[in-house]
Amino acid sequence: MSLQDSQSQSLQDTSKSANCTAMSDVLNRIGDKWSVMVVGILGQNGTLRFNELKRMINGVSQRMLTLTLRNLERDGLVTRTIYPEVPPRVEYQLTELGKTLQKPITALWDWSSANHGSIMDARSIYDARSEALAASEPRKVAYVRG
Amino acid sequence: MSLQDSQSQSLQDTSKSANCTAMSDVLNRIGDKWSVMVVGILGQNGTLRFNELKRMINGVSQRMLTLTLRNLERDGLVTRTIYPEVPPRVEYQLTELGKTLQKPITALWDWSSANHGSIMDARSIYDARSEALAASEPRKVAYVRG
DNA sequence: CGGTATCCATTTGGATACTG
DNA sequence: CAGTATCCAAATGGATACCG
Repeated sequence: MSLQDSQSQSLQDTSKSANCTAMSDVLNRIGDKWSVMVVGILGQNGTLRFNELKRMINGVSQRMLTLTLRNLERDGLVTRTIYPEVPPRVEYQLTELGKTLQKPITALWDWSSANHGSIMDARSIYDARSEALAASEPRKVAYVRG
Repeated sequence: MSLQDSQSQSLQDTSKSANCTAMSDVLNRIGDKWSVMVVGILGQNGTLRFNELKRMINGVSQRMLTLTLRNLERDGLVTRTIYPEVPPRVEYQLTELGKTLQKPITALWDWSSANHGSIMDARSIYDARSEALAASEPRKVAYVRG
């Protein structure tokens, strides 16, 4: 145990699958981009209505936002409060559990914006190299075939 | 700018979509569970061969591990080293960029294992409540219809 | 406003078989 | 060992229409 004091406790013995299972399970829910977006934005803004969220999350469809919010609510990460008014008003905010997710999500978010450029660059280099290889391939194939 | 000193720089003005795009783009790649697994496990173990990774990542198929590793390599997060031996040996490790991802990934991993139980509990409660509502629904429907 | 319901195209990913 | 290739079922998710 002392060996891992500075390491992630949960990253030990991943082969035992117990932690991998927990991680899988959690990632299946909160690992998709819409969930990350919702938690990130709710964490930043406190309380938001459905259409406010929709406007702030670039490209999300009504269907996906609804599904995402239901799942987050089911997992105890978000509260949904309905105000019986006309027109209806529904407000969403992070639960206490949801707020604890804010920190790791924000870390990931910051990493993303900080390293997006590096990733795009790496992709360009990789793709250029792949194309160069593909361009040299036909000759070999032609030789083999003909 | 001074208002957000202690906040996530990237979480501002999400409605401008620029950061949302970066986040989306990064999450589409590194946000799936296999990528998180690979980065987490490679970060913990340093260097691993293909089948070592496969054994440590519970439930991954050969196909998915291959695809995941190719994408991580393309994004500059993982290096792939081929040793021209028989039988072939291929070793994977994190790049410097990949190592910077380790920290946020580990944070998420730790959060997952720490809160998996709470999430499962929340789901049980939510589902029980949903079933109760579903059970009371038929009467209303019957009344409306008949 | 804040959904639900339905349809349908695309994507995802497991299983299986084959290869250098 | 470390893949690649193919097939196919299931999940994902957008578009659209309708509802309280």
